Amino acid sequence: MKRDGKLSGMLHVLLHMADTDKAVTSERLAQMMGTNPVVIRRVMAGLREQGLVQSEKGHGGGWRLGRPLVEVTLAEVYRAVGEPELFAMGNRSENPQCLVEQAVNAAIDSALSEAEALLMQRFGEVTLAMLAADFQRRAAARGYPLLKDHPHPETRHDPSHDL
Amino acid sequence: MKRDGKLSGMLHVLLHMADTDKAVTSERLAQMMGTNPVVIRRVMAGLREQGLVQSEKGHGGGWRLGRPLVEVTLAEVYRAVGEPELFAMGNRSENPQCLVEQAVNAAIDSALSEAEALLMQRFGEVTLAMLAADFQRRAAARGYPLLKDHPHPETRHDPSHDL
DNA sequence: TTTTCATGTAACTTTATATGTTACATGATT
DNA sequence: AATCATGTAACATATAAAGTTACATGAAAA
Repeated sequence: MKRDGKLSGMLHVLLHMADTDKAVTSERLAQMMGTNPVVIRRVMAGLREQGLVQSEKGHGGGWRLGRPLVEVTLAEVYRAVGEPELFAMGNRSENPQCLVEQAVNAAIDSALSEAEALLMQRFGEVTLAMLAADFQRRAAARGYPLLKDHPHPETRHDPSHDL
Repeated sequence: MKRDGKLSGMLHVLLHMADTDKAVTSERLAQMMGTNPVVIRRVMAGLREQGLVQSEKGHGGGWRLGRPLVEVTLAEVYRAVGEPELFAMGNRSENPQCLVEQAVNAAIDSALSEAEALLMQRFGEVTLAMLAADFQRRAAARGYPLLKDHPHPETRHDPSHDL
């Protein structure tokens, strides 16, 4: 299985959207992420349904944040992107007739469930505002102490991110 | 990504091997698992390297357990099958230049690391003997109270498991 | 009102990875 | 020497995520 990058990608996109008040097009977001605008629209559609972002068609259109960063947790974004499968390992078959396999499944499922609960709890404790603050710390550490005066271009170390 | 079933599959195989003192061929194990003998050999090779099983060529050959069930934990089997990736989600890129992506990766990795630690701890607490005991309970509950007198055929509810 | 820009979405293609298959070599037992 | 079983490389298939193409819809600008 390829690893799912929707949560990671959307968090990245949401934080970049917070840099500006203007609507950002799928085209620009796709350039930042090194992907295709259609992929952005496809995944952002889920965020829009949850009210995390808003979209506008036509000239000057694009995407805007629907809620302040401090109100959005990683868990909400995870749900908004469709709650993709968390684990890369699983049972060979659900509801097996074989009692041995039932016992094996129960043991693995129990451990996975605990891990999933912990993971979702952690995701629920982290807001986008915390990620933005961590970004600010990293930028300051890299020598951009006046970040608030230079909120955007100076923070682009990857050319593909230029807006 | 397809989900990895090597841990689940090998646990299943190991418990079935405990049913008998005789060597069990890859052919029989493959029939039980609904897979191919070469797949069995390929994955069992890892278990053999860790001493969890032994193999014998030629007539009467096949696979035998290398250690008592009580001494083997799920964590050991997981390691023996090559420590396959646990999570189906991940970062879009490791070592990104973008500080935003670095912050996102750090947050996700932190949560995943905690979940992984918990999962591995749980795997380390469960032995194959515990799974075998759970199997016995399930068999008894299904109306096989004299399981020890009828250790094998009566526990096969899936025809593909007949040895 | 026509052109342009941007989203919305279905259908299809590509890519990555786990699993399955074929073929043949090696070694042990009969 | 024939048979049985593992050992393993090479190749094929299946599945799911991501990427792409094509075209429709709606909004702003010319």
